[in-house]
Amino acid sequence: MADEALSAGAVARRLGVAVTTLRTWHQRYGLGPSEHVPGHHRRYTPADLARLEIMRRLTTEGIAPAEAARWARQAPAVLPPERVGLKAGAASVRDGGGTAIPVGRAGPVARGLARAAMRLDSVTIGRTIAEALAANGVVATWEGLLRPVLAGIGERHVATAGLIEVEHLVSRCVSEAFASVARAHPTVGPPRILLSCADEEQHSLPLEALAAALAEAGVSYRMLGARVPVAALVEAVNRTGPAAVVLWSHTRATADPHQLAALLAVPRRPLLALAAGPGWRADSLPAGVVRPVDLAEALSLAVAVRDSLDQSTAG
Amino acid sequence: MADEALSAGAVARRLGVAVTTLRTWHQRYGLGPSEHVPGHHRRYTPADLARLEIMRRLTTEGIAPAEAARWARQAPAVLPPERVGLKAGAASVRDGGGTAIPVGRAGPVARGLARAAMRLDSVTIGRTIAEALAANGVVATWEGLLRPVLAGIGERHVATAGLIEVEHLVSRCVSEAFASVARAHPTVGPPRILLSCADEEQHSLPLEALAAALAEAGVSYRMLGARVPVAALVEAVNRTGPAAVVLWSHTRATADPHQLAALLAVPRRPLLALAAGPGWRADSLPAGVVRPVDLAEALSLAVAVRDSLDQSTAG
DNA sequence: TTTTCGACGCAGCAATCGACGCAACTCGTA
DNA sequence: TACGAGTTGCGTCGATTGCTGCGTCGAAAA
Repeated sequence: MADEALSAGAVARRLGVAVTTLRTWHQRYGLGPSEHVPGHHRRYTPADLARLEIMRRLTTEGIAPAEAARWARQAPAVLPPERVGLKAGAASVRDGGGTAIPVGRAGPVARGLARAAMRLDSVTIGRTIAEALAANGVVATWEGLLRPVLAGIGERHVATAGLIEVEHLVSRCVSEAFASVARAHPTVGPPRILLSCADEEQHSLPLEALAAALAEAGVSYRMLGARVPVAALVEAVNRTGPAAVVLWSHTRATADPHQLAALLAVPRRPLLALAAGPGWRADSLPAGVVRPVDLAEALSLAVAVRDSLDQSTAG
Repeated sequence: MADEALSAGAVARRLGVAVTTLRTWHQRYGLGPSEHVPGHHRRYTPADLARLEIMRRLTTEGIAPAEAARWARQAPAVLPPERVGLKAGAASVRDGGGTAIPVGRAGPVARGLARAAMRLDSVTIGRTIAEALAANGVVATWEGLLRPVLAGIGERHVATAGLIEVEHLVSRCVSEAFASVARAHPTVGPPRILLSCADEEQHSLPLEALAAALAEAGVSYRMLGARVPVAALVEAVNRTGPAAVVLWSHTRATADPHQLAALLAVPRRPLLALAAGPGWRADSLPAGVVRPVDLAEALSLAVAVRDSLDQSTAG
C-alpha cells in the first residue's frame, strides 16, 4: 500500500531528469510504465522505476542513451549487483545533446560524470572521480577527466548564466576527492613547498590538484588555499621558510606581478617561485619566476626541488 | 483527558473546514477517529485532532493534500519547536596574549588545535579534528571544538587584520574532515534533504557540519554549497523536489527573506523549510519557515523528514 | 428533532498528455 | 577547419486528466 504507482513527476524528481525527458524516453525507447493507456496519466510501478534506474545508471557511466535503453528494456527483474568492471566501454555510437555539458573527445567516463553533475548526484560524482583517481592517478585524471568536465561546465555557465549550482557541486566533489588522495598518501618530512592562490583568486581547484599530485608522489607541502592577501602570503613565507612557492592565478585580474615581487623580496627568499595558472602573462613576470604550462610540469618542478633538498642534506 | 470526544461538527468548526471535508479526509487519506464503527458517529480524540491540525497547517502552507496527509498520518510526535529565544553570544574572552587564538573555555584540545593552526601545520590540524570526530561525533566536535576555534580565529582576524591564511587553512582542514565523515558513512535511498547556502553567502562550514552529522545518522542529503543564487536554488528544488530544504545564512547581509519566499513559492514546495544560521531575523521570516537555533536542533528536524515518501498521486 | 452518515456529483485547479520544435553535442566528410 | 547529419534532453502549447474541497440527499444515529 505504500509505494505502488508513482506519477511521472515523482519519478522524474527521483531520477533527476525533466518530466518531458521521461515522456521522450517512453516514446523513443519504449521505457515507460508497463501498463499505460494513451491519453491517460502514466503510473510507474516499482518494476518500471527499476528499469529507469538502470537506464540512468548506464547513461551516467557514459553509455550512449539508445544503447543504454536497449539494455534497460530487456533487464531481468533481478539486477546484477553493480561492479561489472567498466573501463572505457567501446560505446562510440553517435551521441549528443540536449542540455548536456560539452566534454569533447574526453571519453565516456567524462560524459557520465557530466550527466551525473547535471543531476546534482553528488554520490555518483564522487564515486566516479574516486575510481578514476585510483585507476589513473591524479595527473591523468585531472587532465583527461576533471579539467574537460569543469571547462565544459564553465563554458555552459558563461553562455547560459545558469548551472552555477552544478559548478559548485562538482567543485566540492573534486575538492573532496583530492583531499581524500592527500589523506591516503601520508608524506614524510617537513613541508618545503608552499601552495597558495593569488590575492582575490577564488579558484583553488587546480592548486588542489597539484597538492594531490604531490601527495601521491610522497612530497609534503603546505596549502594555504584561496584568496590569500599578499601580506598573509609574505607572512606565511617568513614564518615557514619554504624552498618553493607556487602561486596560482586563474584570471588576469588576480595576476598582479607585484605579488611575485613581494615574494622574492622576503629575507629568506624561496629557491623557486612558480607562477602557475592562465592568469599570468609571461612577459610581465619578475626575473627568477618560473611559469609551468601544465600540471605535469608543475609537479615535476616541485618534485625536483624536493630531490635537490634531499641531496643537499644528505651530502 | 479521558472522554474529550469531539463530534465531527465540532472538529470541523475548530479547524475551519466543512464537515464533508472531514469525512472525505477520513475515507480518502485514513485521517479519521482512531476508533470508528462504520455507520456510527465519529468521535475524535485529542490525538486525532492533533493529527488533523497537522494536516490543516500543512495544506494551508501550500503542501499537496495527499502528501500532507501522509505526513500527518505517520507523524508520531514531531512538534515544531516554537520560537526558542535566541541567546546572545557570550563573547567574554580573556585568554592568552601574544599571537594566540582565543578559544575561551573550550578545553585543551581546542588550545592545541589553535596552536597547530598558528603554525599552519595542516597535518596536525587534520589529525586533531579527525580524532575528535571519531571520539565525540560530529555535533559535539562542532559545538565544543571547531566552532570555538573558528570563532577565535575570526575574532583575531577582524581585530588584527591578519590571520587570513590561518583561517583559510583551518577551514579547509575542517571541510576535509567533514567530507571524510560523509564518505565513511554511506547512506541509502534518494536524498530528500537539500542543503544550500544563501545567495552570496560564502561560509559553508556550518552547513558542511550539518551534512556530516546527517551522514553520521545515515540520512542522505544533497549539498549545493556556498553562494547559491536564488534562481539556482529554485531550479534545484524544482528538479529534485526535496522534502526539506536548509538555507544557511551567516550574516545579515546575505539573509534575504525573499529567498525563503521564493523557496515556498515553488510549485511543489518542500514540506519543511529551515532558515539556519545567525543571519536570519526571526521576525522577518515568511510563515512556514522553521528556524533552528543550533546544529543539534537542525539535525533532529532534518532526521524527522527522513522517512517521508513523496509521490503526490495515487488515489 | 437535530446532527451525522455514506454516497454521489460538481467545479476549480494543478499536473500531465501528446506534439512540435529548438539548441547543442559528436562525428564523418570535404 | 568548417559544415551537415544524426542524436538527445527538454521547453512550450493547447487540451485533457484527475485530485480536492465541498454541497446535496435519503437514511440512520443520538
